[in-house]
Amino acid sequence: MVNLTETDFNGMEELLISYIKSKISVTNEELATILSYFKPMKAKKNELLLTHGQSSQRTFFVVKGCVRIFFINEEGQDSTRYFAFENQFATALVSFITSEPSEEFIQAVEDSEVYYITHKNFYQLLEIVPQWEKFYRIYLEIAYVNNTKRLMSFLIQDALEKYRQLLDESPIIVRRLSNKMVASYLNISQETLSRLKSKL
Amino acid sequence: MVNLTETDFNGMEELLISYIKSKISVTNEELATILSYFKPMKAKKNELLLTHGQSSQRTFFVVKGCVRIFFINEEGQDSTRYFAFENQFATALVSFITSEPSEEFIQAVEDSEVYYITHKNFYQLLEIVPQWEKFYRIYLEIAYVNNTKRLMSFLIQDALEKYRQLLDESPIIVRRLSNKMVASYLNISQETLSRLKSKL
DNA sequence: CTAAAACATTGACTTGAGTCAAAAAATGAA
DNA sequence: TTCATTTTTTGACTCAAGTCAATGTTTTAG
Repeated sequence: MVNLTETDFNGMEELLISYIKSKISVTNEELATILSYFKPMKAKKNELLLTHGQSSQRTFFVVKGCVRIFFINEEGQDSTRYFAFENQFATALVSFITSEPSEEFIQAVEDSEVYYITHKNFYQLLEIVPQWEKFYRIYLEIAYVNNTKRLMSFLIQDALEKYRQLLDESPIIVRRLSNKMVASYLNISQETLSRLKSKL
Repeated sequence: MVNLTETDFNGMEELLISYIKSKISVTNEELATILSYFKPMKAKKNELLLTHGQSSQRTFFVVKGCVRIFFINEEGQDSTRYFAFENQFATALVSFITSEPSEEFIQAVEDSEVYYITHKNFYQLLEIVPQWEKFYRIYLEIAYVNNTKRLMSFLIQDALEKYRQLLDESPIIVRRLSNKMVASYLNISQETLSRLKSKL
């Protein structure tokens, strides 16, 4: 069914391999099966990998660049829920789980190189590679913890506190991305962010 | 190791059994193993099942009554993240996953009857009952979807919209619980909630 | 290299929702 | 039932953060 040898595990793939191996122990054969389901692709800056209303058929692993997951309210303002940089997965998980059309978009924030696996193949892996169930469980655990901490931060912190915490915990977001993206992530207006920066 | 027959599956337990069976298929022996790890307990209204700073050693299944998961900000105001009524699980999941001390509290909102399983036993089940890994995965999926929808609602809805959605999607919360609890769940002040109600 | 577009800053004004305080209503224990 | 506690409502005031608008600054495409 799958015929992939060690020597095929080149370049970009190594990042994905070491990511998987850091989470679960798999035989070489299982690893080959897993990798055979992942396909590489490139995305230009601003390109949408998933648009609103589609159901989320893919989960992405970022090898180079950065993608974000965001959604848009009635007034047309966007809120970013998550940035995935190198060596991180990005999935519109709600849609991926429920199979309902996504309220979220996935977009390349920089020119990016990613791997993706389709929803169908992902769930097939759950059946045929026992350890994949554990991989997914760990992924869900991390995603849950991230989201819940984020939820709590929105409930109890004001704009300044959120910005300070971001500088403290994820300085890469501030260093590498535009004000607009940072404001979207903190869910404040660009003007407010600009004012915070001058206050600090 | 376990010696539990069908006839032991009485009363309260039936709710738990049918809940588990609705999520995964298990043999009677596996089911008996699972149930042997769950212990019943009662809690009076307002009693804390988990307090801040403890690490979350237990996950609870509500048979009767209602429990809530909440946390408290620096000014002493509480935000409720989740209400579990009959036939629902309640876990301070972040702490349960990370094994760090909980920033969340779990509290009985009404006189309640619950089952609990300890963290240690829960993870033991993951090892010895293969389907339990799937049960946990499904639990995490549901919890993730809930939390993320909640996060999005806080980001894009104002007080009135949040209240309307609650009436629409979880009227039981409004019908059965005090204003104070509802306000805590919507993360608005009691006064604001009171004003919303007169506007509707 | 240059023009156009996108992004960032600053000021003036507005507003949703919070706080504080006091009164009214509901709940509950003796 | 009754008195005390808790909960809910209403009014007056405050404030964090948003909007709109104008002006700089940076990025990008040709």
